[in-house]
Amino acid sequence: MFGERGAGTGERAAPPSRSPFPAPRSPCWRHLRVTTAALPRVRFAPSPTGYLHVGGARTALFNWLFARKTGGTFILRIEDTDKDRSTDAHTQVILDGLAWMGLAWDEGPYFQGAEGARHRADAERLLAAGKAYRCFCTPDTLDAQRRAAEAAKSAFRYDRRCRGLAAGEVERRLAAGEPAVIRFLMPDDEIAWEDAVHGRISFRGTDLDDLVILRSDGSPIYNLAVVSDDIAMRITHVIRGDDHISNTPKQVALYRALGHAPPVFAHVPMILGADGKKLSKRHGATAVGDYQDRGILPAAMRNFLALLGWSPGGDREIMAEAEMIGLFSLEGIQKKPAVFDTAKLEWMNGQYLSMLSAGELLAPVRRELDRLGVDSGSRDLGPLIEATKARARTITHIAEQVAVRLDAGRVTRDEKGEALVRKLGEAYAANLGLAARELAGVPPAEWTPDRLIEVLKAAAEQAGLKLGDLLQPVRVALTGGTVSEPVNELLHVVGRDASLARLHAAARLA
RNA sequence: GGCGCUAUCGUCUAGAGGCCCAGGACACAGCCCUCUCAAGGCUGGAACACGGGUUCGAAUCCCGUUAGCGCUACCA
Repeated sequence: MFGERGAGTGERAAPPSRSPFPAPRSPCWRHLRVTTAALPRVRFAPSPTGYLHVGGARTALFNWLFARKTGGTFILRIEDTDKDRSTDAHTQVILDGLAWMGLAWDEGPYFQGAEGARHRADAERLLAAGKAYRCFCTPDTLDAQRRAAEAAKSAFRYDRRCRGLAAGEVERRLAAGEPAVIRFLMPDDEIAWEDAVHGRISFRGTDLDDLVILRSDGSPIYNLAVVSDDIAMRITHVIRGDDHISNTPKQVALYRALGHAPPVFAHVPMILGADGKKLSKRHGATAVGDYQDRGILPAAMRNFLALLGWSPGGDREIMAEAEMIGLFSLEGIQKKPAVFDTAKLEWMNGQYLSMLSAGELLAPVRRELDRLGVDSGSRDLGPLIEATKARARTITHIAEQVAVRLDAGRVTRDEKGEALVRKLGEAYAANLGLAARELAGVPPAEWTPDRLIEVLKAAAEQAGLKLGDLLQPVRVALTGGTVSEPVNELLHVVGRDASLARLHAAARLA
């Protein structure tokens, strides 16, 4: 009936997945057995037209949390019906982002683009039942009408001029090759549903348009594809962003026309930038990959995102995965949009950092060092991480500090460092010289934090110096900055020879 | 323009008629600790958008106003 030229309807192979999850047992959801009918089935359905946005990640998280809480199934479906903008690379980024967040899906990924035949069949079923009709109006005429309506400051609704076309004329124009879409005949009734987060929401059918459900090339439009797929996948709860609220009445109408009960809808609030506008590129990092690169831990990201728009009630903030699952409920989801606060994310990341041992941080820090181009060689990074993690809020921050301790070439004096050198004047080099002399007298075997602080304190006392005036220059000489772990630990971690070398070099330069 | 959603400290939120002249967290300021910073402890400033109802009593219920946001495609 429709030509095979619908480019978006061909089967498409899943891109090679580097995700740690097992491949789906069944290549197509049509073959799934009805064995868990009573348990919830939820899905995350991103379109691979960009990176995994934090808003999308949070939607995925809520779906995942809900599935884990209820013993239900979390399904991943890639909505790639917009073939112009969808790419396999984007799909892979989404898969990787989900895997990084630790959100394992139970089924999928399924590809919407592979289901074109069913979408078309559903559209034609509606057509046959008189619940949809063919429309020959061209995009150009429609555009003109829309613009006219806009200019007249009135609402545009398709005027249904093709609805009354005689069957014969439709056949004739189709046979002549005239392009036609299929439009859904929107009923006039009230359309309402009990939203799990907002309560009852209702629309009047008369305010809704006769939406196109099948393009002239035979490919489905979003609202049809979603409903068709959600029915086929037996989705019980649709948890998605608030921006879909106005799509929901259209979809509910489609469910009714298709003879299926709609699922439970739960519309979660948007995530905004600091200026109260929808989070977007100009707010800086919006992709989960950006946060991965910034050295945010997956667990912290998960915890932070969970608390954006959801609250377990009471004062709970830091929650282990199991607690979060146990506490999760749709009722706890907020109605109003939430502003993404990077400062709080970093604070939370710091909390997670402090809960992890140096050993557990080894792999991510090494990865970050590689990224920074630091050759950590065979050095035992444990003590270095231990020394720096208390003051760091991100993995990246730890790696930078480890790098400074590892490689004298990474030492650059920051503003505060410069200020200290200026303030001390000649005393800077003099005090460094004193420290270097005293420290040089400590044999390698005694180069321990305890011994070092003893020596330094004695030296300061003997010279009549405030301890800080002796130690701060050492700190600046070793790290370039005025902030670090206690100086004796810093000396220990940098090592005797390297420390002495840095001290001498700094004293000469000053 | 139409339709819809939303409204508690700067931010994330607790609060489901009296427990609230509103609690916690981030951020901010001060103090303690201290060689610096972080952490930790203590302290402080900081909010129920506005106007009407309902009620003995409202942040909580109802109505209106205002503001913000979303949708209004042969995008998803």
